Amino acid sequence: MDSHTMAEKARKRRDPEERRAEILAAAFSLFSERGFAATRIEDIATRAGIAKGTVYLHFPDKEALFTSLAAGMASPILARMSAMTASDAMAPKTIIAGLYALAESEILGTDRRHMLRLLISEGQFFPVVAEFYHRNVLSVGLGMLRQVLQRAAERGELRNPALAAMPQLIFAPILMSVIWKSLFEPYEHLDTKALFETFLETLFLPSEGEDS
Amino acid sequence: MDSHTMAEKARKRRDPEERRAEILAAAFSLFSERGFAATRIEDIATRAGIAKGTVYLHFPDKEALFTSLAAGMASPILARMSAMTASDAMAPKTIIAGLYALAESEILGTDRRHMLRLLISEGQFFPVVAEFYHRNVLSVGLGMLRQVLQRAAERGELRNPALAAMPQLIFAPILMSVIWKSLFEPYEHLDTKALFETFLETLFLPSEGEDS
Amino acid sequence: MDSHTMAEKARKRRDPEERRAEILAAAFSLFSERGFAATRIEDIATRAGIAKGTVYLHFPDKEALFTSLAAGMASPILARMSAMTASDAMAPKTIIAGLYALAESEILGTDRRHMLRLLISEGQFFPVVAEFYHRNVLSVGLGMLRQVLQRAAERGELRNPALAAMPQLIFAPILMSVIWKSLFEPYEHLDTKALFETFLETLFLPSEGEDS
Amino acid sequence: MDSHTMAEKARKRRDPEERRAEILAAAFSLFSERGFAATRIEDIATRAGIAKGTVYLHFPDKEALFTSLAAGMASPILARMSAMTASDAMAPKTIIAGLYALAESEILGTDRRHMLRLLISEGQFFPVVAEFYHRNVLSVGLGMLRQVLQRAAERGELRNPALAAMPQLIFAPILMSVIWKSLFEPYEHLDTKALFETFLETLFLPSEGEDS
DNA sequence: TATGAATGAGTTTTCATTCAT
DNA sequence: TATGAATGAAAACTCATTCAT
Repeated sequence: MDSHTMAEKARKRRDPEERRAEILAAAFSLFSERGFAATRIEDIATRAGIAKGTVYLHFPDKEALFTSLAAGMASPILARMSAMTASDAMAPKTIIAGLYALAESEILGTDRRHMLRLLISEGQFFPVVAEFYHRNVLSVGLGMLRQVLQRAAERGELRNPALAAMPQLIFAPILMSVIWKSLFEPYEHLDTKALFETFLETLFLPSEGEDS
Repeated sequence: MDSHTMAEKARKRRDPEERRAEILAAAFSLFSERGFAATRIEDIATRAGIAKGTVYLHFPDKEALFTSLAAGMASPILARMSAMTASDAMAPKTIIAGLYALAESEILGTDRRHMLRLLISEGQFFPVVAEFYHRNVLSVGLGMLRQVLQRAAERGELRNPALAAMPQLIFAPILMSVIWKSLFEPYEHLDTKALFETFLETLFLPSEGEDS
Repeated sequence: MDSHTMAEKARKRRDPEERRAEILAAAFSLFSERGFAATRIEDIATRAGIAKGTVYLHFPDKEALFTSLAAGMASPILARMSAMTASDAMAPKTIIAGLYALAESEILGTDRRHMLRLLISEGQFFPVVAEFYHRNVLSVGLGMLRQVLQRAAERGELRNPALAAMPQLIFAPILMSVIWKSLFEPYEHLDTKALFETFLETLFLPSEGEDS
Repeated sequence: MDSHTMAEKARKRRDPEERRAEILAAAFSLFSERGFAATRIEDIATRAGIAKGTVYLHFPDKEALFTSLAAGMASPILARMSAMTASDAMAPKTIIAGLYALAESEILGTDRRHMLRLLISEGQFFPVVAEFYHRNVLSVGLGMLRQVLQRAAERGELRNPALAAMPQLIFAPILMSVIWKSLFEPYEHLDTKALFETFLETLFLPSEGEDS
């Protein structure tokens, strides 16, 4: 069995899980580039290096491709967030700062930001996806934030303790950045690092020993 | 030409501007409901009470319909914003509060919120629109906000004076609200009034004579 | 307006009813030749001298084409039968003989026999069609036959009076002939005239003054 | 090679003839239910408990499946008919009565009636099948009937001796019944026993010692 | 201007058949 | 032999756009 044979094998008869992942990766990049409606199944197949029909061996239809993608996107981010907020030892401000750093490196700095835009765009027409995200991502994420903000409020670290009741506000600048990057970055650069930093300093009082 | 004939004409040959406006209104409601791709020209025509072909007498193609719509949306909002921030007499906090009130009553509370979502969704694929908005809406709006925030900073009213350099943050909760309403409102209500209030109190120090 | 212009006109913008009829005619000939499944909408369009999409302006889908065709087929035959059996003046044997003559000239001798075969073949998968035929053709036709046979029985003209209770038997040789012509005629000719004549003489006693 | 291995083998490598028969049985039931075009090879394989590709080890293509099936159906029926008409000892009326009883119990009362309908439906598009049936079933069957009817005519038992020249008429009510059962039975029951009985009494004079 | 019938390119989805394992 | 993943030709149906009236 020489390497040629192996390469051949690599093209045919992949492990189903791998194949599925390849298709999802192709779909991801195309949906990101062009949006859901403008992406043809055939393009996805081509980008995945397979034939059109093969896509249908793994996904019943185009919608399933989108919903699988959306669902698959969530867990890694959630896991990170969870890991981050779990430790009571960390100061709330540090946790939120970490969240923004995560958003920058894992979403805004990667193709995943396209996916987030896609969820914003198409979510409304895929109630399954919206509900999934609300239940599995937002509820969980907001719950974690609420705890962190609550702790911060109790420790007197928040400029406005009422923030603990509105954890959605924490997400607002992330969404804003995603949208800005998608639409306006070519015309005007947005310094998200500075944006998050400014926002953080608006939410939290300066730590002791910190210069304002 | 008797009155009957005139009545006929009246139904047929409308004032072109009015016709155009009717078509745009129909397009607006359908794009809002279903998105750009899922809206058929024929549906727009039907809703406008005219024939399919007539749409093409007023707009060269489907894209033009969208871009015209997008451009047309901007001016009224801009005018309001402009009127509001113009007066140096008003306190910055009052101005921003007014902006949020405007967002609530004129965007979130109306079908216009769908259009904003549509701009977020489709804008990327319509660079003309994105550029138009950046030049005519964002630049102007952010410029005005920067001035207001600058003034607030000078008057010592901001919790974090650095905010003046990041006027985009002012928009963030509005975008967040639009997205939330579109996707998650059926699953969990968002109290935007409280959201904006909380955000406002986070940005600004309490006015004198105000209870914290 | 010269004849060229008229010919042009003839190709475009036909009277909708005429167009519909042309499409049905094309569908009829193709379904007859190839069966329902093997006929492509595009072929129907081509044969009707129009574009694929035009078919869909007149019929919502392929099934509707078939059901319309089936429904449309029925009425002329029914009218003929009705006219024939209506007159009490005619002798029952003459009426049935006329029915077979009609079957020969109007069904077996024309393309309509293909349609009858088609109904036999596909009817099961189009319950709408089967029900339509049962209600509007069979019930009516069998009712008429029952009356005629009843009258014949009362007049002592039937070899077996019990026939009046089984009018379906009258149709049996027609169906048999249609099937034979479709499948076996190339291998062995069936003389339907003789077949019907023989059957008729089997059902009825010889008229007076007739040689057996 | 222990018994376990043998059991494995037994499940995998069946006797080819048995395998073939299983596939045909599966094809039969599916063609009957859905028709030729609407039956997928994969469904046949599944119902036969094998993989799709295996079907192709036994039959070159879908058509071959149908023609094999059609050919295979013929012989048992033919054998029965043959056995029945062979005995000169039996009265012609009894023989024909037996034929109808056979048709009722072996065709109309079983799934085979679907197959007969299928032959009627699809036969035209499978000349091989039509020719096979004409040569091996019809010619033979009609020949036998012709003899029986000839004998009946000579014995003066037929109402109309000319029937001997039109043995196809004997089949007519069977075909009629198959078609009725397929299409109209849900809307109106057909009593085939009575139908055949009535037809028989129409063909034959009452036997002596029989009440009319 | 207004109409809406007509067009046909474009897209999704299916399924008979092949072939590497 | 047996498998079932892979293929890609084929077909139904859609809809932006055109154009004769």
